[in-house]
Amino acid sequence: MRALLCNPLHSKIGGMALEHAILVSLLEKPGSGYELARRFERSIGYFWTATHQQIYRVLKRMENDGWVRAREVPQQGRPDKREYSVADLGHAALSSWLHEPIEPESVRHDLAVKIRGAAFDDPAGLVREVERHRRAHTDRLAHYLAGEERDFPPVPDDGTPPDAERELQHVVLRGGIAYERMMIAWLDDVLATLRGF
Amino acid sequence: MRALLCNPLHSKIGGMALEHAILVSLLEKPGSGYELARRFERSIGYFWTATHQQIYRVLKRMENDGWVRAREVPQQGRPDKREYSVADLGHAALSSWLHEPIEPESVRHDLAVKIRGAAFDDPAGLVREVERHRRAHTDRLAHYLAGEERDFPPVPDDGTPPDAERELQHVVLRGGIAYERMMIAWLDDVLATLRGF
DNA sequence: ATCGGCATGTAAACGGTTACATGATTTA
DNA sequence: TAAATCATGTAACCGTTTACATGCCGAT
Repeated sequence: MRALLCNPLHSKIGGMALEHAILVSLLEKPGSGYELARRFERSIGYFWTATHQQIYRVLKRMENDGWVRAREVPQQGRPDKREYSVADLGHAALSSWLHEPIEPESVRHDLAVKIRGAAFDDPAGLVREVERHRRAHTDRLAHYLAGEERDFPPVPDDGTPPDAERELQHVVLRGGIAYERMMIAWLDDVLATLRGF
Repeated sequence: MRALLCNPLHSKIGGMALEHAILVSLLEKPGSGYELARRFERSIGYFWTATHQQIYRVLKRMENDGWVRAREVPQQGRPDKREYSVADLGHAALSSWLHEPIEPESVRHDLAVKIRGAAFDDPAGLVREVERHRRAHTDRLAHYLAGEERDFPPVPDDGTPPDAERELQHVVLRGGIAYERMMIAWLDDVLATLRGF
C-alpha cells in the first residue's frame, strides 16, 4: 500500500532561524558579513550563535532569494566590504515567521547528562568542571550587567513614548540576566550535592 | 605555504553527546531502542532530545564499537526486543567524557530573536505567542513538581548514606524546576513590556 | 475492521562545525 | 617582523530532522 504524500506546499516549518536572526540584526543596523559575524559574538550571539562561514553562506542564499540587498562600500585602509540591508521580501519573510507559532525550544544540556552520569563514575571528580561552568556564568552575568548599565540607564518617566526597539532589546537582555542568575544558583545547589558524598 | 595539520589523534571534542546520554540512561536501566526512545520523551528527554531513528542508528554504531551489548528478549503478546546494556568499553568511554571539560553551552533561543524582531513588525501581535510559551512552561513546571513529589519525597535524615544516583537525578530535576520558574517570570516581564506599547 | 501501542529500521535533505584558504593593513 | 584585525570565502564531515516503510498484537 502506498503512503500518502501529505505536505502540499509549505516548506520547512520551524528550524532554520539563522536567516531570521540575520534579518533582525540587519534591520537593527545594516552591515557586512564580517560585521554580522562580530555581532554574533556579542548581542545577538548571546541567544543565537553562528560562525562567519555559516553567515556568508546564508547571506548568499538570502541575496539570491531577494531577502537582502548588497551595496559595495569602498573603504580606505581596509578591504572593501559588501554592506547588506533587508529588502521588502526579507521583511515580509520575517513578518510571516513572527506570525507562525514555534515550539517552546527543546533543550540540549550536556552538563545535566554529565551530572547524572557522574553517579556511575566519580561524583567528586565533577566538582572542578561544575566550578568552571559556574565561573563562566558569573563572567557572563557581569558582562550582561555592565552592558545593561551602559546601554539601558534608568530613565525617569517623562511621558515620552517608549522606543519599542530599545525596550525589546532590554527585555531580552533581562532574560539573559535572569538565566545566568538562575544557573549560578543551581550550580551552587549542584556543588553542595556533589560535596555531600 | 601549506597549513599544518594540528589534530593528531583525538577525535571530536565536544558535540555528539547523544552517545553519552544513552550510556547514562542504559546504566540507570538497560532497555531496548524503543524503550530508550520513550525515555527521551520523559526524564532524560527533558535535557536531551532524540528521536527513535537517531537512537537506533547510534545504538548500532555503539554496538559495533563494543560500547553496548544486546540481548534478545522474547516476549509474549509483543514483538521480541533487543535489550541493550553497557559494556566495559562503553563505561570507559563515558568516564573519559566525564573527565574532559566541555564548553558552557551556547544557547539557541528562537523566542528572543522573535522578540527583538517584533520591533520591526507588530509587537502586540506577539502577545499570543508569548502566552502560548508561558502556558507550555507552566505545564512543564507542574509536571516536574509532580514528578518530584512522586519520586523524591522528603526523607528525614536518619544517618543512612545518601544514594548518589538518586540525589544526582534529583538535583538535575531541581535544575529543570528552577529553569521553568525563571522562564515564567521572564515571560511575564516580556508580556508586561509588550503590553506597554 | 480500525486504531493505538510495540518494535525496528532506511534514505534524503538540511543545518552546523571544523579545517583550509587568501590577502591587505595597522599596531606592537 | 610578527601578530592582530579586516574581509571573504570553499570543502568535508557530522549530527539532526523529516518522510517513508514494515509488521505484529490487543482493544474498541
